[in-house]
Amino acid sequence: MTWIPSSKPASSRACRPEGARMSREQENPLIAERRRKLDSIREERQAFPNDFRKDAQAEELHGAYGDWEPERLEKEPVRVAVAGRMMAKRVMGKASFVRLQDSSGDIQLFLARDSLPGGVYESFKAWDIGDIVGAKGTMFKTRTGELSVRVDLLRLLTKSLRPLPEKYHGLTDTETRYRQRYVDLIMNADSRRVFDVRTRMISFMRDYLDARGFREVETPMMQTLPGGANARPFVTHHNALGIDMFLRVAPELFLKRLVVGGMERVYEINRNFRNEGLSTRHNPEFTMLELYHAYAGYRDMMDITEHMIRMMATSLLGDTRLQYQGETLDLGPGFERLSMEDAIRRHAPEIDGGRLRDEVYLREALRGQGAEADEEAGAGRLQTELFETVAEAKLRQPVFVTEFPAEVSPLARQNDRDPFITDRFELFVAGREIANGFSELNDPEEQAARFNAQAERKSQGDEEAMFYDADYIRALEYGMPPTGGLGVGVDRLVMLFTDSPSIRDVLLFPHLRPEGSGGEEGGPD
RNA sequence: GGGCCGUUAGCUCAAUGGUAGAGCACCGGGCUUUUAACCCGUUGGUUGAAGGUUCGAGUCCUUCACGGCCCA
Repeated sequence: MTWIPSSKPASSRACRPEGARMSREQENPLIAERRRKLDSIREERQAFPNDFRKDAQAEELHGAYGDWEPERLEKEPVRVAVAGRMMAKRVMGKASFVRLQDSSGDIQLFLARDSLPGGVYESFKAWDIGDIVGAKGTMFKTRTGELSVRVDLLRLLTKSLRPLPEKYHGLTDTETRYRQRYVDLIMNADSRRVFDVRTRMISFMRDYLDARGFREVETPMMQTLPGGANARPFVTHHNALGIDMFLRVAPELFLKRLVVGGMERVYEINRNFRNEGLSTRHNPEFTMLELYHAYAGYRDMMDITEHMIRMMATSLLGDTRLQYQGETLDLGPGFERLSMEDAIRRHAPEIDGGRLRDEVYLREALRGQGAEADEEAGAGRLQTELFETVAEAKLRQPVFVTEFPAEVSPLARQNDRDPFITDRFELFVAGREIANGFSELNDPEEQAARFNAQAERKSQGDEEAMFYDADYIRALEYGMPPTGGLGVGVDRLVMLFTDSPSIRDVLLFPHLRPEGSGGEEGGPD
């Protein structure tokens, strides 16, 4: 006897091989359920309407009516139209409460079946957490005193097909928070706060500099010759020109060309790209503020750095003291200024402070600290490595470290009295470099010599060494006024201001390895 | 690149080498002032992937993928 199969597959599993192209999500019963709901909405009306307009934000409503007595709200009815994402839904038979979240905060909706047009309440019961709704009604206070909207018009504006994370614990998985930032932003108020602070910090910097006569400019992100920093560049390709190009590692050399051109105060806030590893402090693309000020020097740059950061803290945090990972940092007056050599002496008393320019001794001292000493490095690089090894992490409160060796500062002006060092500083806070500034080297012949030294290092295999930039030398030959320059690592500053342990917490879309990168095999090579 | 830790239901988490579970969410029912609403009843799993050891693996071993922390 022959078994005649029914037209329906025995189970959904049975048809999986044929359905391999069907997305995994579609097999998720929670999403399938929501798709069915969307289907039935489509049968009745336009499922994704765009004709609802709100006239109030949650936060405004709390600000305007939060302290009104319930009686006053009854006597002077306030009509509002609100819209947002339904984050909680509490159905109690013929009445319900909804927590509606919008970009400003949230507001509670009260729905009574008998106050809504016929059938609306029954439809609402099938809506899901995560759906986007619009509501009109009047303000009132509940029995527990919570400001709410008594709704008499309710519309589903966008159906959400994917279930949100659990309401109490929310989304905590770090990887998902970074990969699906949209979910993180929906679920985590602290994440929203971090990016709000970030936006306000960048606005503050623009306002601060604009008010002081600086002009914001944009210089090339794609360069034929990457320059301005010791870093490996990303390479890309221009098809029409048939040439490789580099994503910039810094805007520095272009901004200084503008100073040559007569722009005495310029700045740029934008991305730099460095082809290096990923860590809690490094993202391949990061945001930098760079500014150049003619007729100023590195001391002026320190003053600006300190003042701008302090004003930013006062304005945005209301205090110059901030908590960072359990540590109190004071951005108040008088950042310490300390030479690199003094920083080493202070934080490594075991090291002979009198021999910090002695190559042989520096190598010995580095080995003593368990650090590698570069074969090619001279005293300047070795001293800097020693500083980074013994002192950097210990610089907790804001401190300007000055007198960087010329060997590690190919674009900075040499000190008038001591040619070993340059008129350069870096600002350290919480053991991290936050800013870097110097009196710019504007002697074209000296700059050409420094580029040659860098090119020599590059030819010896140092991939982070700079290229010789002939056009930049040509620009300097027209004459660049004496100038101070400054770079501020915006992401790291945002980390400090928002108490974020990782740079990924302050980047909306930090770079991670691609999802499922192990799944696809390469070509037949 | 090295070391350590992690990956279980949509989310947050359990499970001596011996039948994969809970809460929330979902689905059905009840409930007109709740707020982690509540009560009753269901449903939901390729335990990151592939091998191996074992009568038996979420658990032990190997490799790989992704992530976290520390180091270079």
